Amino acid sequence: MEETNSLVLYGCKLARELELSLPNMANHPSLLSSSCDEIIRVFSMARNQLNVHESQVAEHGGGVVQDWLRSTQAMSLLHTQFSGAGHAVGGLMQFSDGGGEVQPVDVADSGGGSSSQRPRRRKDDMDRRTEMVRAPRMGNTEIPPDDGFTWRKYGQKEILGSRFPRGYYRCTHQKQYHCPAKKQVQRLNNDPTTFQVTYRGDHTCHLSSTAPSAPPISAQLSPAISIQQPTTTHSPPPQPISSTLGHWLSMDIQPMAGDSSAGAGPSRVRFGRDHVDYQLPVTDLADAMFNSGSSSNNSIDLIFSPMEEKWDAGEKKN
DNA sequence: CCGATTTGACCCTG
DNA sequence: CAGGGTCAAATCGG
Repeated sequence: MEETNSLVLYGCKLARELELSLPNMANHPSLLSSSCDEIIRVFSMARNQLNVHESQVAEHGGGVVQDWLRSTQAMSLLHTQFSGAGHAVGGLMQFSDGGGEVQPVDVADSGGGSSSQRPRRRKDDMDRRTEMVRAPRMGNTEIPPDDGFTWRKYGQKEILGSRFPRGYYRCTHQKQYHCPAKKQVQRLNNDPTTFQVTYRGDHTCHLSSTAPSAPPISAQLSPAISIQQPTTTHSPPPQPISSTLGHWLSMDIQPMAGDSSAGAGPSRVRFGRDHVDYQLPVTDLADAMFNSGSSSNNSIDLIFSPMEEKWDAGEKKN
């Protein structure tokens, strides 16, 4: 356990260093990429160890590990990492062992479901990817962050040991396109501003040439940059993207140059010219979209208005 | 009217 | 049997 802590702390340290050197890295994507790889590798190792630990202690308090991760040291450290320059807004925390790509982390295989719950596996259990999505400073923190897909809520349930109910969502196009994608949204006990979003199954709706969904860059890579689709407004231009899907899936988070039109997705505002500063405005942008509910008419106003106004607007229901 | 959300009941798994 | 996950009727809202 001590070793795991050290790993996590080391990972945080690396992330910190990366953060500090971000300005210098701006013109060296490959350097940045390798740094990210290293961080991912460290956290991945830590996670593997946690998995071992957790399976060992699952019977008596296996949730301790996750609790630790969610609060105390780890949380404050992570907050430090992800809130640099006061830009934690709508920030995203992802931990993954993906080979260099930023990918959602799979925590379901740890042998234990949510903290303090016994392991549970359904027969038809699909692949699960869990992401931590922060939604601070939002007018309405009840609203789970938009990740670019259109979801339909089909259930909500009080979960033992959780202060907040878990919401169950499925792809709006499940019927039309037999899209199996689902997600569960749960607010963390000790950090109500953070949503634990568990994705199950992949979106197939965007694979259809007639499907309304844009390529899943957001869900696959980062909800924080999923600004292209207000939750209930859809029907971007359909597109046959079977060949481009791989591109979307494997795409690094890179400078957005030319990206605003990539995939023929819905129009996207392009911020900045490098990957250093694109995310921060974008996260604000995402907030604006969240706050604006499903109406996209006033998004621009929200986006370009002072934050306070955005929050005020966010309080209103659109 | 139609689609989304809510919510209690039911199902399934461990 | 407990508890997570899903269904489906009722309700809401544009």
